[in-house]
Amino acid sequence: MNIADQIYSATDSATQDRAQAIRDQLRDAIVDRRLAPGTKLSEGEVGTLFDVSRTVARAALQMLSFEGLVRTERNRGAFVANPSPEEARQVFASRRLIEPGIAIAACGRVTAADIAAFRAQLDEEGRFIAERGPNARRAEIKASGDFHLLLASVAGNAILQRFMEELVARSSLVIALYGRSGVSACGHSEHTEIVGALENGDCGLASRLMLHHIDHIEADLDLRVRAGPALREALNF
Amino acid sequence: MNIADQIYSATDSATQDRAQAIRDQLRDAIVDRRLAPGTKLSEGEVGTLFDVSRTVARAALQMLSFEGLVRTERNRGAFVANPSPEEARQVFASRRLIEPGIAIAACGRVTAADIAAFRAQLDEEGRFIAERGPNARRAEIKASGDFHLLLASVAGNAILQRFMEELVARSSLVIALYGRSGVSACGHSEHTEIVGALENGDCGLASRLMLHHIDHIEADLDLRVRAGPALREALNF
DNA sequence: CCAAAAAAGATTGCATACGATTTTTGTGCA
DNA sequence: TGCACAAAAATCGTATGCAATCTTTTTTGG
Repeated sequence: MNIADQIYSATDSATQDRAQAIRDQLRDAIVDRRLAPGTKLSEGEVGTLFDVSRTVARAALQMLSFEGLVRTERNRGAFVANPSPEEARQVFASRRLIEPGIAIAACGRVTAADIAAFRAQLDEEGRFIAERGPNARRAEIKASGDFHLLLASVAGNAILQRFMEELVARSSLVIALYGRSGVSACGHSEHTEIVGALENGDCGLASRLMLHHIDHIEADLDLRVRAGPALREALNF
Repeated sequence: MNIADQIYSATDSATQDRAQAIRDQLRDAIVDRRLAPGTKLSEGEVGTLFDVSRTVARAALQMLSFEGLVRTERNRGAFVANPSPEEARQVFASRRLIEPGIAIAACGRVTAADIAAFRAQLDEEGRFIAERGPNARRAEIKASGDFHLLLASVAGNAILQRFMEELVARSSLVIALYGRSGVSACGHSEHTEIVGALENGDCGLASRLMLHHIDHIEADLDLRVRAGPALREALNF
Protein backbone atom coordinates (compact mmCIF):
# COMPACT_ATOMS: atom_id res chain seq x y z
CA MET A 1 0.00 0.00 0.00
CA ASN A 2 1.19 3.46 -0.79
CA ILE A 3 1.90 5.66 2.16
CA ALA A 4 0.05 8.54 0.57
CA ASP A 5 -3.08 6.45 0.41
CA GLN A 6 -2.89 5.84 4.14
CA ILE A 7 -2.42 9.45 4.90
CA TYR A 8 -5.10 10.93 2.76
CA SER A 9 -7.62 8.14 2.76
CA ALA A 10 -9.66 9.77 5.49
CA THR A 11 -10.15 13.06 3.71
CA ASP A 12 -9.99 12.04 0.08
CA SER A 13 -12.82 9.58 0.30
CA ALA A 14 -15.19 12.53 0.25
CA THR A 15 -13.18 14.43 -2.31
CA GLN A 16 -15.49 17.10 -3.57
CA ASP A 17 -13.63 18.84 -6.32
CA ARG A 18 -10.44 19.69 -8.08
CA ALA A 19 -9.56 22.28 -5.50
CA GLN A 20 -8.56 19.49 -3.16
CA ALA A 21 -6.15 18.06 -5.72
CA ILE A 22 -4.60 21.47 -6.29
CA ARG A 23 -4.29 21.99 -2.57
CA ASP A 24 -2.45 18.68 -2.25
CA GLN A 25 -0.01 19.56 -4.99
CA LEU A 26 0.63 22.99 -3.58
CA ARG A 27 1.06 21.57 -0.10
CA ASP A 28 3.61 19.09 -1.37
CA ALA A 29 5.45 21.89 -3.11
CA ILE A 30 5.47 23.99 0.04
CA VAL A 31 6.53 21.13 2.28
CA ASP A 32 9.22 20.15 -0.20
CA ARG A 33 10.48 23.68 -0.21
CA ARG A 34 10.03 24.01 -3.96
CA LEU A 35 7.93 27.04 -3.05
CA ALA A 36 9.94 29.24 -0.73
CA PRO A 37 8.31 30.94 2.25
CA GLY A 38 6.97 34.33 1.28
CA THR A 39 6.38 33.38 -2.33
CA LYS A 40 3.29 35.02 -3.69
CA LEU A 41 0.59 32.66 -4.88
CA SER A 42 -1.73 34.78 -6.96
CA GLU A 43 -5.09 33.30 -7.76
CA GLY A 44 -4.72 33.93 -11.44
CA GLU A 45 -1.29 32.38 -11.62
CA VAL A 46 -2.34 29.26 -9.73
CA GLY A 47 -5.42 29.04 -11.90
CA THR A 48 -3.59 29.18 -15.20
CA LEU A 49 -0.91 26.86 -13.87
CA PHE A 50 -3.42 24.15 -13.07
CA ASP A 51 -5.71 25.12 -15.91
CA VAL A 52 -8.70 26.00 -13.79
CA SER A 53 -10.55 29.20 -13.12
CA ARG A 54 -9.72 31.57 -10.33
CA THR A 55 -12.71 30.27 -8.42
CA VAL A 56 -11.24 26.86 -7.78
CA ALA A 57 -7.70 28.19 -7.36
CA ARG A 58 -9.06 30.49 -4.70
CA ALA A 59 -10.73 27.59 -2.93
CA ALA A 60 -7.45 25.67 -2.86
CA LEU A 61 -5.64 28.67 -1.42
CA GLN A 62 -8.34 29.10 1.19
CA MET A 63 -7.82 25.52 2.32
CA LEU A 64 -4.09 26.05 2.65
CA SER A 65 -4.78 29.19 4.59
CA PHE A 66 -6.81 27.15 7.09
CA GLU A 67 -3.92 24.78 7.50
CA GLY A 68 -1.59 27.66 8.21
CA LEU A 69 0.60 26.95 5.21
CA VAL A 70 -0.29 30.14 3.41
CA ARG A 71 -1.16 33.53 4.80
CA THR A 72 -3.74 35.61 2.99
CA GLU A 73 -4.03 39.36 3.19
CA ARG A 74 -7.17 41.07 2.07
CA ASN A 75 -6.92 42.59 -1.38
CA ARG A 76 -3.28 41.62 -1.53
CA GLY A 77 -3.23 37.91 -2.07
CA ALA A 78 -1.84 34.68 -0.69
CA PHE A 79 1.75 34.01 0.28
CA VAL A 80 3.55 30.90 1.37
CA ALA A 81 3.67 31.15 5.15
CA ASN A 82 6.78 32.51 6.77
CA PRO A 83 6.38 31.25 10.32
CA SER A 84 7.91 33.38 13.03
CA PRO A 85 10.07 31.81 15.74
CA GLU A 86 7.12 32.18 18.09
CA GLU A 87 4.89 30.28 15.69
CA ALA A 88 7.57 27.66 15.38
CA ARG A 89 7.62 27.23 19.13
CA GLN A 90 3.87 26.88 19.20
CA VAL A 91 3.98 24.23 16.50
CA PHE A 92 6.41 22.17 18.51
CA ALA A 93 4.64 22.80 21.79
CA SER A 94 1.52 21.41 20.15
CA ARG A 95 3.38 18.39 18.92
CA ARG A 96 4.90 17.73 22.33
CA LEU A 97 1.39 17.74 23.72
CA ILE A 98 -0.24 15.56 21.08
CA GLU A 99 2.28 13.12 19.69
CA PRO A 100 3.19 11.19 22.83
CA GLY A 101 -0.50 10.45 23.22
CA ILE A 102 -0.72 9.44 19.59
CA ALA A 103 2.18 7.07 20.14
CA ILE A 104 0.31 5.44 23.00
CA ALA A 105 -2.88 5.15 20.99
CA ALA A 106 -1.01 3.70 18.05
CA CYS A 107 0.81 1.27 20.33
CA GLY A 108 -2.50 -0.09 21.51
CA ARG A 109 -3.78 -0.72 17.99
CA VAL A 110 -0.73 -1.54 15.92
CA THR A 111 -0.93 -4.66 13.76
CA ALA A 112 1.71 -6.76 12.07
CA ALA A 113 0.83 -5.13 8.77
CA ASP A 114 1.37 -1.73 10.35
CA ILE A 115 4.80 -2.79 11.57
CA ALA A 116 5.66 -3.86 8.06
CA ALA A 117 4.55 -0.47 6.77
CA PHE A 118 6.72 1.21 9.35
CA ARG A 119 9.70 -0.87 8.25
CA ALA A 120 9.14 0.12 4.64
CA GLN A 121 8.91 3.74 5.70
CA LEU A 122 12.14 3.49 7.66
CA ASP A 123 13.88 1.96 4.66
CA GLU A 124 12.76 4.85 2.50
CA GLU A 125 14.06 7.34 5.03
CA GLY A 126 17.39 5.56 5.11
CA ARG A 127 17.76 5.78 1.35
CA PHE A 128 17.48 9.56 1.30
CA ILE A 129 19.83 10.02 4.23
CA ALA A 130 22.51 8.12 2.36
CA GLU A 131 22.20 10.43 -0.63
CA ARG A 132 23.43 13.98 -0.80
CA GLY A 133 22.17 17.11 -2.44
CA PRO A 134 19.21 19.40 -1.94
CA ASN A 135 16.70 17.07 -3.54
CA ALA A 136 17.67 14.26 -1.21
CA ARG A 137 17.38 16.60 1.75
CA ARG A 138 13.87 17.60 0.68
CA ALA A 139 12.88 14.00 0.30
CA GLU A 140 14.41 13.26 3.67
CA ILE A 141 12.35 15.93 5.42
CA LYS A 142 9.24 14.72 3.66
CA ALA A 143 9.90 11.08 4.51
CA SER A 144 10.51 11.99 8.11
CA GLY A 145 7.16 13.75 8.22
CA ASP A 146 5.49 10.78 6.58
CA PHE A 147 6.67 8.61 9.44
CA HIS A 148 4.77 10.74 11.91
CA LEU A 149 1.69 10.75 9.68
CA LEU A 150 1.81 7.00 9.39
CA LEU A 151 1.89 6.77 13.16
CA ALA A 152 -1.09 9.10 13.38
CA SER A 153 -3.06 7.00 10.92
CA VAL A 154 -2.33 3.88 12.96
CA ALA A 155 -3.63 5.64 16.06
CA GLY A 156 -7.07 5.52 14.48
CA ASN A 157 -8.39 8.94 15.42
CA ALA A 158 -9.35 10.90 12.33
CA ILE A 159 -9.46 14.21 14.16
CA LEU A 160 -6.01 13.86 15.66
CA GLN A 161 -4.79 12.61 12.31
CA ARG A 162 -5.90 15.81 10.66
CA PHE A 163 -4.31 17.90 13.40
CA MET A 164 -1.09 16.01 12.84
CA GLU A 165 -1.24 16.57 9.09
CA GLU A 166 -1.32 20.27 9.76
CA LEU A 167 1.40 20.17 12.40
CA VAL A 168 3.73 18.05 10.30
CA ALA A 169 3.28 20.28 7.28
CA ARG A 170 3.99 23.37 9.33
CA SER A 171 6.96 21.66 10.94
CA SER A 172 8.44 21.04 7.53
CA LEU A 173 8.20 24.75 6.82
CA VAL A 174 9.79 25.56 10.16
CA ILE A 175 12.61 23.08 9.67
CA ALA A 176 13.28 24.41 6.20
CA LEU A 177 13.44 27.93 7.61
CA TYR A 178 15.25 27.46 10.88
CA GLY A 179 16.88 24.05 10.66
CA ARG A 180 20.62 23.60 10.85
CA SER A 181 22.33 21.35 8.40
CA GLY A 182 23.32 17.92 9.64
CA VAL A 183 20.26 17.26 11.64
CA SER A 184 17.87 14.62 10.64
CA ALA A 185 20.18 11.64 10.64
CA CYS A 186 19.63 11.19 14.36
CA GLY A 187 15.93 11.45 13.72
CA HIS A 188 16.04 8.32 11.67
CA SER A 189 17.53 6.23 14.45
CA GLU A 190 14.94 7.60 16.83
CA HIS A 191 12.19 6.59 14.45
CA THR A 192 13.64 3.11 14.42
CA GLU A 193 13.65 2.99 18.19
CA ILE A 194 10.02 4.09 18.33
CA VAL A 195 8.99 1.35 15.92
CA GLY A 196 10.88 -1.11 18.08
CA ALA A 197 8.96 0.00 21.14
CA LEU A 198 5.69 -0.32 19.24
CA GLU A 199 6.62 -3.80 18.14
CA ASN A 200 7.38 -4.82 21.71
CA GLY A 201 4.13 -3.31 22.92
CA ASP A 202 5.99 -1.00 25.29
CA CYS A 203 3.61 1.93 25.02
CA GLY A 204 5.18 3.98 27.77
CA LEU A 205 8.56 3.73 26.13
CA ALA A 206 7.15 4.63 22.74
CA SER A 207 5.56 7.71 24.24
CA ARG A 208 8.74 8.80 26.01
CA LEU A 209 10.85 8.20 22.93
CA MET A 210 8.46 10.31 20.89
CA LEU A 211 8.66 13.16 23.35
CA HIS A 212 12.45 13.11 23.29
CA HIS A 213 12.40 12.86 19.53
CA ILE A 214 10.35 16.03 19.25
CA ASP A 215 12.64 17.76 21.71
CA HIS A 216 15.62 16.79 19.60
CA ILE A 217 14.05 18.10 16.44
CA GLU A 218 13.28 21.40 18.09
CA ALA A 219 16.69 21.60 19.73
CA ASP A 220 18.25 21.46 16.28
CA LEU A 221 16.45 24.61 15.23
CA ASP A 222 17.97 28.04 15.48
CA LEU A 223 15.01 30.12 16.59
CA ARG A 224 16.91 33.28 17.39
CA VAL A 225 15.53 36.24 15.51
CA ARG A 226 17.43 36.62 12.33
CA ALA A 227 19.45 39.59 11.24
CA GLY A 228 16.81 41.24 9.12
CA PRO A 229 13.39 39.72 9.63
CA ALA A 230 11.88 43.17 9.85
CA LEU A 231 13.70 44.00 6.65
CA ARG A 232 12.45 40.88 4.95
CA GLU A 233 8.96 41.75 6.06
CA ALA A 234 9.36 45.32 4.92
CA LEU A 235 10.56 44.08 1.57
CA ASN A 236 7.50 41.89 1.40
CA PHE A 237 9.75 38.91 1.05
CA MET B 1 -14.44 42.65 27.98
CA ASN B 2 -16.76 40.43 26.05
CA ILE B 3 -15.89 36.76 26.09
CA ALA B 4 -16.51 36.51 22.38
CA ASP B 5 -13.78 39.06 21.78
CA GLN B 6 -11.33 36.89 23.65
CA ILE B 7 -12.31 33.81 21.76
CA TYR B 8 -12.27 35.16 18.28
CA SER B 9 -9.63 37.82 18.61
CA ALA B 10 -6.95 35.57 17.18
CA THR B 11 -8.80 34.82 13.99
CA ASP B 12 -10.90 37.92 13.51
CA SER B 13 -8.00 40.29 13.58
CA ALA B 14 -7.20 39.15 10.05
CA THR B 15 -10.84 39.01 9.04
CA GLN B 16 -10.73 38.93 5.30
CA ASP B 17 -14.29 38.98 4.20
CA ARG B 18 -17.94 38.56 4.92
CA ALA B 19 -17.68 34.79 4.62
CA GLN B 20 -15.99 34.70 8.00
CA ALA B 21 -18.84 36.60 9.62
CA ILE B 22 -21.38 34.28 8.07
CA ARG B 23 -19.41 31.28 9.23
CA ASP B 24 -19.41 32.62 12.77
CA GLN B 25 -23.15 33.14 12.78
CA LEU B 26 -23.80 29.71 11.32
CA ARG B 27 -21.44 28.14 13.79
CA ASP B 28 -23.22 29.80 16.68
CA ALA B 29 -26.52 28.56 15.32
CA ILE B 30 -25.21 25.02 15.01
CA VAL B 31 -23.59 25.02 18.43
CA ASP B 32 -26.75 26.48 19.94
CA ARG B 33 -28.74 23.75 18.30
CA ARG B 34 -30.94 26.27 16.49
CA LEU B 35 -29.87 24.33 13.41
CA ALA B 36 -30.50 20.66 14.01
CA PRO B 37 -27.99 18.06 12.84
CA GLY B 38 -28.76 16.93 9.33
CA THR B 39 -30.36 20.22 8.32
CA LYS B 40 -29.60 21.07 4.74
CA LEU B 41 -27.74 24.31 4.21
CA SER B 42 -28.12 25.11 0.55
CA GLU B 43 -25.82 27.72 -0.87
CA GLY B 44 -28.65 29.71 -2.33
CA GLU B 45 -30.62 29.71 0.87
CA VAL B 46 -27.68 30.80 2.98
CA GLY B 47 -26.85 33.42 0.39
CA THR B 48 -30.28 35.00 0.32
CA LEU B 49 -30.56 34.73 4.09
CA PHE B 50 -27.40 36.79 4.61
CA ASP B 51 -27.94 38.83 1.47
CA VAL B 52 -24.78 37.77 -0.30
CA SER B 53 -24.09 35.82 -3.44
CA ARG B 54 -23.70 32.09 -3.55
CA THR B 55 -19.96 32.58 -3.90
CA VAL B 56 -19.45 33.91 -0.41
CA ALA B 57 -22.08 31.62 1.10
CA ARG B 58 -20.18 28.74 -0.41
CA ALA B 59 -16.94 29.95 1.14
CA ALA B 60 -18.56 30.09 4.56
CA LEU B 61 -19.88 26.57 4.20
CA GLN B 62 -16.47 25.38 3.11
CA MET B 63 -14.97 26.79 6.28
CA LEU B 64 -17.52 25.00 8.42
CA SER B 65 -16.81 21.84 6.50
CA PHE B 66 -13.14 22.12 7.48
CA GLU B 67 -14.14 22.46 11.11
CA GLY B 68 -16.23 19.33 10.86
CA LEU B 69 -19.45 21.15 11.70
CA VAL B 70 -21.00 20.56 8.31
CA ARG B 71 -20.61 17.68 5.96
CA THR B 72 -20.61 18.38 2.24
CA GLU B 73 -21.49 15.85 -0.43
CA ARG B 74 -20.54 16.46 -3.99
CA ASN B 75 -23.38 17.75 -6.13
CA ARG B 76 -25.72 17.39 -3.17
CA GLY B 77 -24.88 20.19 -0.84
CA ALA B 78 -23.97 20.90 2.76
CA PHE B 79 -25.66 19.52 5.86
CA VAL B 80 -25.23 20.21 9.52
CA ALA B 81 -22.98 17.43 10.77
CA ASN B 82 -24.56 14.43 12.41
CA PRO B 83 -21.59 12.97 14.28
CA SER B 84 -21.62 9.23 14.77
CA PRO B 85 -20.90 7.72 18.18
CA GLU B 86 -17.46 6.82 16.88
CA GLU B 87 -16.82 10.41 15.89
CA ALA B 88 -18.06 11.49 19.30
CA ARG B 89 -15.55 9.19 20.96
CA GLN B 90 -12.77 10.58 18.83
CA VAL B 91 -13.73 14.12 19.75
CA PHE B 92 -13.48 13.32 23.42
CA ALA B 93 -10.35 11.23 23.03
CA SER B 94 -8.78 14.27 21.40
CA ARG B 95 -9.90 16.50 24.22
CA ARG B 96 -8.56 14.12 26.85
CA LEU B 97 -5.24 14.29 25.11
CA ILE B 98 -5.09 18.04 24.60
CA GLU B 99 -6.96 19.80 27.37
CA PRO B 100 -4.96 18.63 30.40
CA GLY B 101 -1.91 20.05 28.68
CA ILE B 102 -3.73 23.25 27.94
CA ALA B 103 -4.65 23.52 31.60
CA ILE B 104 -0.99 23.23 32.55
CA ALA B 105 0.05 25.82 29.98
CA ALA B 106 -2.68 28.19 31.11
CA CYS B 107 -1.72 27.64 34.74
CA GLY B 108 1.79 28.80 33.97
CA ARG B 109 0.62 32.02 32.34
CA VAL B 110 -2.56 33.00 34.09
CA THR B 111 -2.80 36.59 35.32
CA ALA B 112 -5.05 38.28 37.81
CA ALA B 113 -7.06 39.73 34.95
CA ASP B 114 -7.52 36.24 33.55
CA ILE B 115 -8.80 35.01 36.89
CA ALA B 116 -11.31 37.83 36.92
CA ALA B 117 -12.43 36.84 33.44
CA PHE B 118 -12.84 33.27 34.62
CA ARG B 119 -14.96 34.44 37.53
CA ALA B 120 -17.19 36.41 35.22
CA GLN B 121 -17.51 33.39 32.99
CA LEU B 122 -18.44 31.18 35.93
CA ASP B 123 -21.08 33.67 37.01
CA GLU B 124 -22.60 33.60 33.56
CA GLU B 125 -22.69 29.82 33.60
CA GLY B 126 -24.40 29.84 36.95
CA ARG B 127 -27.13 32.15 35.70
CA PHE B 128 -28.17 29.78 32.93
CA ILE B 129 -28.07 26.72 35.16
CA ALA B 130 -30.56 28.33 37.51
CA GLU B 131 -32.97 28.99 34.68
CA ARG B 132 -35.11 26.39 32.98
CA GLY B 133 -36.26 25.85 29.44
CA PRO B 134 -34.60 24.95 26.17
CA ASN B 135 -33.11 28.38 25.62
CA ALA B 136 -31.39 28.31 28.97
CA ARG B 137 -30.06 24.87 28.24
CA ARG B 138 -28.60 26.07 24.94
CA ALA B 139 -27.02 29.02 26.64
CA GLU B 140 -25.68 26.71 29.31
CA ILE B 141 -23.98 24.43 26.79
CA LYS B 142 -22.55 27.43 25.02
CA ALA B 143 -21.31 29.05 28.21
CA SER B 144 -19.73 25.79 29.27
CA GLY B 145 -17.89 25.64 25.97
CA ASP B 146 -16.81 29.24 26.33
CA PHE B 147 -15.11 28.36 29.60
CA HIS B 148 -12.89 25.87 27.81
CA LEU B 149 -12.18 28.37 25.04
CA LEU B 150 -11.24 30.99 27.56
CA LEU B 151 -8.80 28.56 29.12
CA ALA B 152 -7.33 27.82 25.70
CA SER B 153 -6.85 31.52 25.00
CA VAL B 154 -5.05 31.95 28.31
CA ALA B 155 -2.73 29.09 27.40
CA GLY B 156 -1.29 31.36 24.72
CA ASN B 157 -0.86 28.88 21.88
CA ALA B 158 -2.79 30.01 18.83
CA ILE B 159 -2.60 26.62 17.17
CA LEU B 160 -3.95 24.72 20.15
CA GLN B 161 -6.55 27.43 20.58
CA ARG B 162 -7.85 26.80 17.09
CA PHE B 163 -7.89 23.07 17.67
CA MET B 164 -9.90 23.65 20.81
CA GLU B 165 -12.36 25.88 19.00
CA GLU B 166 -13.06 23.02 16.66
CA LEU B 167 -13.24 20.41 19.40
CA VAL B 168 -15.53 22.49 21.59
CA ALA B 169 -17.85 23.22 18.71
CA ARG B 170 -18.04 19.57 17.77
CA SER B 171 -18.53 18.64 21.41
CA SER B 172 -21.54 20.89 21.57
CA LEU B 173 -23.02 19.02 18.64
CA VAL B 174 -22.25 15.70 20.29
CA ILE B 175 -23.74 16.76 23.61
CA ALA B 176 -26.85 18.03 21.89
CA LEU B 177 -27.20 14.72 20.10
CA TYR B 178 -26.23 12.21 22.73
CA GLY B 179 -26.41 14.07 26.03
CA ARG B 180 -28.76 13.02 28.80
CA SER B 181 -30.81 15.62 30.53
CA GLY B 182 -29.60 16.70 33.97
CA VAL B 183 -25.97 16.77 33.17
CA SER B 184 -24.11 19.97 33.08
CA ALA B 185 -24.76 21.17 36.59
CA CYS B 186 -21.84 19.13 37.85
CA GLY B 187 -19.75 20.61 35.08
CA HIS B 188 -20.15 24.03 36.57
CA SER B 189 -18.75 23.03 39.95
CA GLU B 190 -15.84 21.34 38.22
CA HIS B 191 -15.12 24.49 36.28
CA THR B 192 -15.06 26.35 39.58
CA GLU B 193 -12.59 23.86 41.01
CA ILE B 194 -10.34 24.21 37.99
CA VAL B 195 -10.28 27.97 38.33
CA GLY B 196 -9.43 27.51 41.98
CA ALA B 197 -6.48 25.32 41.10
CA LEU B 198 -5.32 27.88 38.55
CA GLU B 199 -5.54 30.63 41.12
CA ASN B 200 -3.46 28.61 43.57
CA GLY B 201 -0.92 27.83 40.90
CA ASP B 202 -1.43 24.11 41.37
CA CYS B 203 -0.89 23.12 37.76
CA GLY B 204 -0.88 19.39 38.34
CA LEU B 205 -4.21 19.59 40.10
CA ALA B 206 -5.69 21.76 37.36
CA SER B 207 -4.60 19.22 34.79
CA ARG B 208 -6.03 16.28 36.71
CA LEU B 209 -9.29 18.09 37.36
CA MET B 210 -9.60 18.86 33.69
CA LEU B 211 -9.08 15.23 32.75
CA HIS B 212 -11.74 14.11 35.18
CA HIS B 213 -14.03 16.83 33.97
CA ILE B 214 -13.80 15.60 30.39
CA ASP B 215 -14.37 12.04 31.57
CA HIS B 216 -17.49 13.17 33.39
CA ILE B 217 -18.84 14.96 30.36
CA GLU B 218 -18.30 11.91 28.19
CA ALA B 219 -19.69 9.58 30.82
CA ASP B 220 -22.93 11.53 30.67
CA LEU B 221 -23.35 10.74 27.01
CA ASP B 222 -25.35 7.83 25.72
CA LEU B 223 -23.24 6.66 22.81
CA ARG B 224 -25.07 3.43 22.15
CA VAL B 225 -26.22 3.20 18.57
CA ARG B 226 -29.70 4.50 18.41
CA ALA B 227 -32.75 2.60 17.29
CA GLY B 228 -32.74 3.76 13.71
CA PRO B 229 -29.58 5.57 12.72
CA ALA B 230 -29.50 3.60 9.49
CA LEU B 231 -33.09 4.59 8.98
CA ARG B 232 -32.35 8.21 9.64
CA GLU B 233 -29.51 8.01 7.16
CA ALA B 234 -31.68 6.25 4.62
CA LEU B 235 -34.31 8.96 4.98
CA ASN B 236 -31.60 11.52 4.39
CA PHE B 237 -32.29 13.03 7.74
C1' DC C 1 -53.14 -0.01 -9.63
C1' DC C 2 -48.18 -0.37 -9.64
C1' DA C 3 -43.48 -0.10 -11.59
C1' DA C 4 -40.30 1.84 -14.54
C1' DA C 5 -38.90 5.42 -17.64
C1' DA C 6 -38.84 10.15 -18.92
C1' DA C 7 -39.27 14.87 -18.22
C1' DA C 8 -39.14 18.89 -15.19
C1' DG C 9 -37.15 21.23 -11.44
C1' DA C 10 -33.70 22.34 -8.16
C1' DT C 11 -28.94 22.61 -6.73
C1' DT C 12 -24.20 22.33 -7.21
C1' DG C 13 -19.47 22.96 -9.89
C1' DC C 14 -17.19 25.99 -12.38
C1' DA C 15 -16.10 29.91 -15.46
C1' DT C 16 -16.41 34.48 -16.48
C1' DA C 17 -17.47 39.52 -15.78
C1' DC C 18 -17.20 43.79 -13.36
C1' DG C 19 -16.27 47.04 -9.64
C1' DA C 20 -12.92 47.98 -5.83
C1' DT C 21 -8.43 48.09 -3.99
C1' DT C 22 -3.64 47.83 -4.31
C1' DT C 23 0.69 48.22 -6.69
C1' DT C 24 3.42 49.90 -10.27
C1' DT C 25 4.64 53.05 -13.78
C1' DG C 26 5.05 57.51 -15.77
C1' DT C 27 5.28 62.50 -15.61
C1' DG C 28 5.83 67.17 -14.05
C1' DC C 29 7.82 70.23 -10.78
C1' DA C 30 11.11 71.76 -7.31
C1' DT D 1 18.45 64.35 -9.50
C1' DG D 2 14.72 63.52 -6.35
C1' DC D 3 10.03 63.67 -4.88
C1' DA D 4 4.96 64.12 -5.23
C1' DC D 5 1.13 62.98 -7.65
C1' DA D 6 -1.63 60.89 -11.16
C1' DA D 7 -2.59 57.45 -14.57
C1' DA D 8 -2.21 52.55 -15.73
C1' DA D 9 -1.82 47.81 -14.72
C1' DA D 10 -2.49 44.06 -11.88
C1' DT D 11 -5.01 41.68 -8.45
C1' DC D 12 -8.66 40.75 -5.42
C1' DG D 13 -13.81 40.48 -3.86
C1' DT D 14 -18.09 39.39 -5.41
C1' DA D 15 -22.10 38.58 -8.50
C1' DT D 16 -23.98 36.13 -12.09
C1' DG D 17 -24.53 32.68 -15.88
C1' DC D 18 -24.28 28.11 -17.83
C1' DA D 19 -23.51 23.19 -17.92
C1' DA D 20 -23.62 18.99 -15.17
C1' DT D 21 -25.68 16.35 -11.67
C1' DC D 22 -29.08 15.02 -8.60
C1' DT D 23 -34.04 14.90 -7.04
C1' DT D 24 -38.78 14.94 -7.77
C1' DT D 25 -42.75 14.61 -10.47
C1' DT D 26 -45.14 13.09 -14.35
C1' DT D 27 -46.02 9.96 -17.83
C1' DT D 28 -46.41 5.49 -19.84
C1' DG D 29 -46.58 0.55 -20.22
C1' DG D 30 -47.86 -3.63 -18.08
